[in-house]
Amino acid sequence: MAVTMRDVAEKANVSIKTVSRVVNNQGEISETTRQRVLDAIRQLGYRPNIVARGLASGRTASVALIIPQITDPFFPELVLGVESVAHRQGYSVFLCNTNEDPQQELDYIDILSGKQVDGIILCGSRLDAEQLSAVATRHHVAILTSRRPAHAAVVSIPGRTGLRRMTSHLAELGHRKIGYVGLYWPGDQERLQGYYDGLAAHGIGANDRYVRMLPTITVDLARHMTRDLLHAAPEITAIACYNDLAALGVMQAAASLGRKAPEDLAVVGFDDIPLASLVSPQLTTMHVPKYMLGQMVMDLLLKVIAAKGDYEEHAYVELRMIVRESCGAKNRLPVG
Amino acid sequence: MAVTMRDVAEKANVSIKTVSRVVNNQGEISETTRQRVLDAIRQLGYRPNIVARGLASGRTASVALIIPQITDPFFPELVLGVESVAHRQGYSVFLCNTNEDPQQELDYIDILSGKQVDGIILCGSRLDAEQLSAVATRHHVAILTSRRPAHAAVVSIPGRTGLRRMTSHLAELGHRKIGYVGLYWPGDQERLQGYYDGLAAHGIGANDRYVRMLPTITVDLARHMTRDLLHAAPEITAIACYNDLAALGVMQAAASLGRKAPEDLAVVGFDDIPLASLVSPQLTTMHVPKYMLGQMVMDLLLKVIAAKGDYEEHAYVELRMIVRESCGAKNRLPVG
DNA sequence: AGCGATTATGACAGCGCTGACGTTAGCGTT
DNA sequence: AACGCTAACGTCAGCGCTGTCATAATCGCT
Repeated sequence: MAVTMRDVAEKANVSIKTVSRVVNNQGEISETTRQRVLDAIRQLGYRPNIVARGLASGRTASVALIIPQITDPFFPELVLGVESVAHRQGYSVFLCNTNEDPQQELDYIDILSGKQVDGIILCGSRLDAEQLSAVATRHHVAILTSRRPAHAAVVSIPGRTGLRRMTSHLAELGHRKIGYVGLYWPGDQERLQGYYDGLAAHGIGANDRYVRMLPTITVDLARHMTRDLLHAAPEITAIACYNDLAALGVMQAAASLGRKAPEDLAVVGFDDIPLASLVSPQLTTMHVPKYMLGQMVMDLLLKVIAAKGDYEEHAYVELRMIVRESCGAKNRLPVG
Repeated sequence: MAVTMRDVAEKANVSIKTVSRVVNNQGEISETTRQRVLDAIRQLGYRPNIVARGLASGRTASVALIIPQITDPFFPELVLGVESVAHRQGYSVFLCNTNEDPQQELDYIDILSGKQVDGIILCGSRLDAEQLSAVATRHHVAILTSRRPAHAAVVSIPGRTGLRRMTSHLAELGHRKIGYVGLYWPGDQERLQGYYDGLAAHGIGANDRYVRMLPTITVDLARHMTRDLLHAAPEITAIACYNDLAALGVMQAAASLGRKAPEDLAVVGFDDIPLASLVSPQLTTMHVPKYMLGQMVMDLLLKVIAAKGDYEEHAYVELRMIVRESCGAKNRLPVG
C-alpha cells in the first residue's frame, strides 16, 4: 500500500539511509544523487511516515494544547495563534478540552504523553500548584496562566494590574459604590486583588457586600448573581467584572431591573472577546491580545523543547484598555 | 528514561507478548498472570508508547479535524462534539484550521496522513467536488457539508430547506420585498436556492437587486454590503441571511441608517450561534445543533474506520426555527 | 492409554525510520 | 609513495510495540 523509503531507495538505486538524508536535508549529498532520489520520491508519490520517524527519533512533531473550554470565546483566537506558529514550525496540535476538570486535564496529559507529543501547552490550568510543577518537571511544558508557578516557562496575563486599571477607571469616572462579579477559584484571586487595589488607590473602602463570586462564569449565572447583588445593594453604580462574559450577564441583569447601562449602571469587562463590540451598549473592557498570546506560548514551548525542558521564563502580555460605551463614553454603533 | 514493556516483562517474569496482552485486554490470560503484570505495570509506572503501537499495528488512535476557522462562532461547539465522542472512544484529535484556503486544506491532509491518522473529518471543505472525492477515496474520511458528494460518508445541514423556511417565515409575516445577504461560493449555493424557494412558495418574484453575495462572511463586510443594499433598494422590509454573522452585520447596517429591527427591518439569521441570543434585538434564526453535529460526524468517521473506508451514508441534521425578536416577536430580554 | 481440543504462554520477525559508526574513492601534502 | 583528510555514501542495530505462528500444559472423552 504505502510507499516506503525502501521503495524509493530501490528505484533510485541508493541506500535507504541516503533517501533519509535527502528527505531530511541533512548530511552531504551530491547534487546528482539528490535529484535521482527526489525524482524517485516524486514518481512513487512517497510520503514519509512520521510515526516511524517518531519511534526512531523520539520526535513526533506534535504538541498538545490543553484548554478548559473551546466554547469560551476567549479561546478560539488563542488556539489559532498557537496553531499558526506550530504549523509554521512543522508541528501539529492535538486539541484537548478539559471542561475545567483537573482530572480530565491529568488524563489528557497522560494520554498525550503516551502519544509522545514533543510538548504540552497548558492554558488556564485547573491543577493546583503542586500538580502543575510536577507536570512541568516531567514533561516539556509551556504554561499560560495568571498565576506565578516557579521553575517553569510561563506567559501571564497581568490580571491584577488589569483589574486595578479597570476599577480605577470607574473610580475616575466618579463612581464610589463599585461592585465586582468574579470567579471563585482558590488557586487564583489575582483579578479580585486587582479590584481591591483599584479601590484602595482611590481611597474607597472595600465592601464584601459588593462582591459576588461565581463557581464558573457563564452569562446566565452572572445575570442571576447580579440581580441578587443589585437587590441587596441597589446603591451600586458601577460593576467591574472578571471577564466580558460576566459583564454581559451584568448588563442583562441591569436591563431586566430597568437600569440601563451606562447611565444607570456602569460596567467594565475584561478580555475583549469578539462579542464585546457586538452587543449594545458595547463593552468597555481590557483588551487581551489572544492571538498573540497563543503565538507567545507556542514560541515559548518551542524554546522549552529546544532546551530539552531546561528552560525557564516568565513573560507578560500587554493589556490595553478599550473604552466603549458600557461605562460612559459617547460613541454609539459604528457607522458604515 | 521511559519504562517499556520489556521492563515490565522482566519484572513480572513473563514474555513481552504477555504484557502486551494484558495491556490490550486481549487473548486468554490467567488471572494470576494478569495480576502479576498489572502489579509490575503499576510499580514501574509503565505507560504504553502509542507511537510504537502505531507503527506496529497501523492504528494511531488519532484523527484529524479540519475546519475553515475556529474563530467562526459556529465551530467551537462542533469541535467540542467531535472531541467528546473521540475522547470517549480513545481517540485524540488534531485540530487543523485551513483559513478557508483549499491549498492549506490539502496540505493539512497530506501532513496528517503522514502522521498516520486513522481518519479525517472535513468540515465546510473548500475543496471542489473532484478533489473532495479524491481525498475521500484515498483516506478514511467523514464529511460535514451542505453539498452532496457522491460515494462518501457525509452529514449535511439542510441549508436549502432551512432558508426556505426562514424566508417563508418572513413572507408569512407579510413581507414582500425580502432581501438576501449570503456567501458567494460556486461550490455551494444551497442556501441561496432556499431563499428563492421561499419566495416562490409565496408567489414572490425573485429580484436580483435584493441579493448581495459576500466572498467571505464577516460582520463588517455584511454591514458594508447591507448599507449598500439598503441604499440601492430602500423599499426592502426584510432580509434573510446566510448565517447569524451576516445577520448581525445587517442589523448594524440598519441601525446605522436609522432603521430599527424589527420594526423598520426584519432580519433572520441561520445557525443560532451563541451570540444570537445575546445581541439586542435577539436574532430570530434557524437553530443548528452544532454539538450534536460534531458527535454525528465523529460517529460517522468511526464507522468509516471500522469499515476500513468502505462505508457510505448521508445523514441530515434537523433544524429548528427559533423565533426571537429580530423579525417581530414581542418578548424582550430574559428576566432573572 | 491415546486422541484432539482448549487454554495459556513464548518466540520471532518486522512495522519504517534514524543514529552511530564504518567504508570507499579521490584529493592534496610533504 | 605513503599519509591523512574529506565528501559521499553504506551498514547495522534497534526505537517499542504487535501479528502470526509455535509450543506446552491441561482437559475431557472414548
